[in-house]
Amino acid sequence: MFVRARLAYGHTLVDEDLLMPAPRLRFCPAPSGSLHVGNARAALYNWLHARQTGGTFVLRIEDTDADRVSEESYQGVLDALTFLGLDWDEGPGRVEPHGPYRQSERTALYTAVADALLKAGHAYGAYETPEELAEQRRAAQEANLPPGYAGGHRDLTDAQRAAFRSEGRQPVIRLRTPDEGTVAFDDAVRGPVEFAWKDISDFVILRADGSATYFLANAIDDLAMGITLIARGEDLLSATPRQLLLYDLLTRDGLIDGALDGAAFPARPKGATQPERFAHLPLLVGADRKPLSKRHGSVAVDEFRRQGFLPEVLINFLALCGWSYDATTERFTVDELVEKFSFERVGKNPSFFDTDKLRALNGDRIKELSDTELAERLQPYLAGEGLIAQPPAPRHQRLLVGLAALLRERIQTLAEAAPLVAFCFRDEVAYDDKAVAKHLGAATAPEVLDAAEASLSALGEWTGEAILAALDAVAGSLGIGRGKAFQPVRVAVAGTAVSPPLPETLALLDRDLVLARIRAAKELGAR
RNA sequence: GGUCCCGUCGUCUAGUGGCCUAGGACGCCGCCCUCUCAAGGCGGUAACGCCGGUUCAAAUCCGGUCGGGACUACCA
Repeated sequence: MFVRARLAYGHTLVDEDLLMPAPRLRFCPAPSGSLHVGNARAALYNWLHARQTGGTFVLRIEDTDADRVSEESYQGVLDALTFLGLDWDEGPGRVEPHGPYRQSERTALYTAVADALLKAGHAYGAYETPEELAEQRRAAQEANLPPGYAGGHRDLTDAQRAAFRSEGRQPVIRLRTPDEGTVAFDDAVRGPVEFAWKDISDFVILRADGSATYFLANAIDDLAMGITLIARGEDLLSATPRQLLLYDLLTRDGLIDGALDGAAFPARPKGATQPERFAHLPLLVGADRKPLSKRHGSVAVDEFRRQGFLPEVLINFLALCGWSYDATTERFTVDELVEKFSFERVGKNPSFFDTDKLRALNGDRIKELSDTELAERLQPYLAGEGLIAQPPAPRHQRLLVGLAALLRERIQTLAEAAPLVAFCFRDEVAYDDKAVAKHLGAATAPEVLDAAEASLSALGEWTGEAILAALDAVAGSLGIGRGKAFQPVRVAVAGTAVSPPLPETLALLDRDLVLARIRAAKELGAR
């Protein structure tokens, strides 16, 4: 932010070395399904840090694996991020100074880099078939040996290569990894991390069909886009050494810049070096402690949206999945998160995605909304049930605002509103058999309904208070309690034994409608 | 099997040697309130995986052990 501000004013040049450069972070989903809450959390943490530091948040689409990605899920990922309010500075639909930002459009670059790596002797073609590799893995497992690639085709002669080719084999390109020594890096959540090279076997950077793997494409693009801090799931922790090796090889002799230039892609940001900070986030798990997946129920952002969770609540909750601020604070606005978030306070243990807790937070947030805000947020959900049009008719709009006040304490998600108040919008009442039998079939029900009809039709003003007084008078004159008096009326009007508070709800409806339903209920009860 | 990581109430967590007979929140239970359902108020349940060691003092440090997880793909 500092850097930006100074440069924006365009005053005398500041010595850039004296300033912390603004970080560049990225979120790079593979569009092979809807946005998973675990990925959404990774996106959030990156976004929070970018916003906090005045850095740049880059969205890059990792669609190198043509078999698994789809245009539909690409759109879905964008929609989910937008719903959550995680706006990106660079990427699809925004500026693309180091673009394109979809890896499927960057394949020329990956091939160019792989070629250069091959020429420099850092990589080599390996001709084993997937079946042969599987067999080797199996054998290694059996012999209790490490199952990684043993480096069988590391030093093939030209003659051997030609022989494989004449068999019709297409090679994958593997990167040569060091045989000894260690790699170390500093992780903002895990502290210093070290791996031994002997445990890391030569890995594939180009598939037999010529497409780039994650390791290659991801490393190239992080370099090409000048990414400085990488925050992602812990499952990628062990991929880090391989990326570090790639960064090293690619920046060593200006290889990356040469390839960018050769393949006609934009140059790297000025002063870009290579990602230096990492933050590996604990996994999100289900109740069985296994990584969160479909069998745990809802895991996609758009499913939670459909169920009526508020985006700001999802953000709050996701932030809390693995991160805490102090002993007691757990409600945060987005702005507060931007201010308070830090990778240093991200925990190392896996986080259970507790839907009950999410519901509670959502309910709390709903209670804070004003009537009109709540009504507005409810609209799409009621419209989705066919209860109102969108935009709603003025009559429905007023009704909805009135109901919002009654609904507020009764729903934890927006989708829960529709079943509670459907009877206010529908012409036909959907009667619940059990409620009808119990309350309209009660001994006192007929006289209650008669008295209620009479006193409600005689009522001077149609307000909640007046209706309450009228119904109380009915109960009083019949010598019964409120419960016995209110329930038949409730079932008559709502069709069910559960509804928002009766007098207030009736006051929102047309008196004629209420009276008509009471009359209709008398016949129902008589049967 | 190998490499790495983790282990505080049912759950998420606070905790960096004395403030801890372990705090908060969700859940659960009870009571109050009450026209149904809620909401709200009050109260309660419940945890440092285990074993050793260091120390005047350990949830906190060390060792071991037992559990759990990630990775070990021509997925990302």
